[in-house]
Amino acid sequence: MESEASYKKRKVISIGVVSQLTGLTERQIRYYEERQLIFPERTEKGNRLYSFFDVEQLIAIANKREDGVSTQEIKQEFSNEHSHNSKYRARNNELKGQIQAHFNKKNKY
Amino acid sequence: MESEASYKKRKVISIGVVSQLTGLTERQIRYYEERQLIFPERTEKGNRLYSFFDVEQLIAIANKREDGVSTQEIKQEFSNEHSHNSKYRARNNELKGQIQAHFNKKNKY
DNA sequence: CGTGTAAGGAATTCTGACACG
DNA sequence: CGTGTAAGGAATTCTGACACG
Repeated sequence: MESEASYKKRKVISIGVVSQLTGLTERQIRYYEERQLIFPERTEKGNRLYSFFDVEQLIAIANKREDGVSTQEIKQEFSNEHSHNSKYRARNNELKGQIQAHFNKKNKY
Repeated sequence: MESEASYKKRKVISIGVVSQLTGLTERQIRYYEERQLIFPERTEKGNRLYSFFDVEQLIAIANKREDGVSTQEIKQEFSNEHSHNSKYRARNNELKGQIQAHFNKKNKY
């Protein structure tokens, strides 16, 4: 319950591989960093390094972007997830799910 | 019991980072591949990609090399570990531990 | 706002080879 | 055998900017 986390959170993946893994362009990945959705580390020479966790976050971001969610909204959703009050979190997620499902229906058909 | 393995075995780390993680030079890492101790994948353009598992193997290799074990011997130890008969494996490991401890004593003092 | 692209430069990685021992 | 190094080239990554909308 610790060793797995160390693999998941360790920042070791360069942007080219992350691009492959997520299907996002490097431009998009850098932009999401600029918007503070993702926080890579840097090598001594300045190259970005990401974790598997970051890759999963980016995939989640890509899915939300496809659903028309703005980076600003995504950022707020992420900060809500970080509030460690499970009651509020559950309530928020349920509500957001309904709102977003409704929104998607309106826009996809 | 599956998700962790996927992080551990996924080949996503480039040689520069592996060098940092293991303390080995890129030259050494490439040489251990030549000696068939490690098996990175390649990107489309030919860059090597390693997993966390590979990194751990390399650290184990580095430790054995420090103890004077040759790449040839290390390779054989690894293939023994792959024999999935736990009785033989345990016996072999015990024996090798004794032999190697004895060997190290003779050589370090 | 979100993403593409061309620009120029710096750092990364690759291979094959010579060196030493 | 195991590792260092210089060599030349190709691919990677970085930043800042212009473009479109």
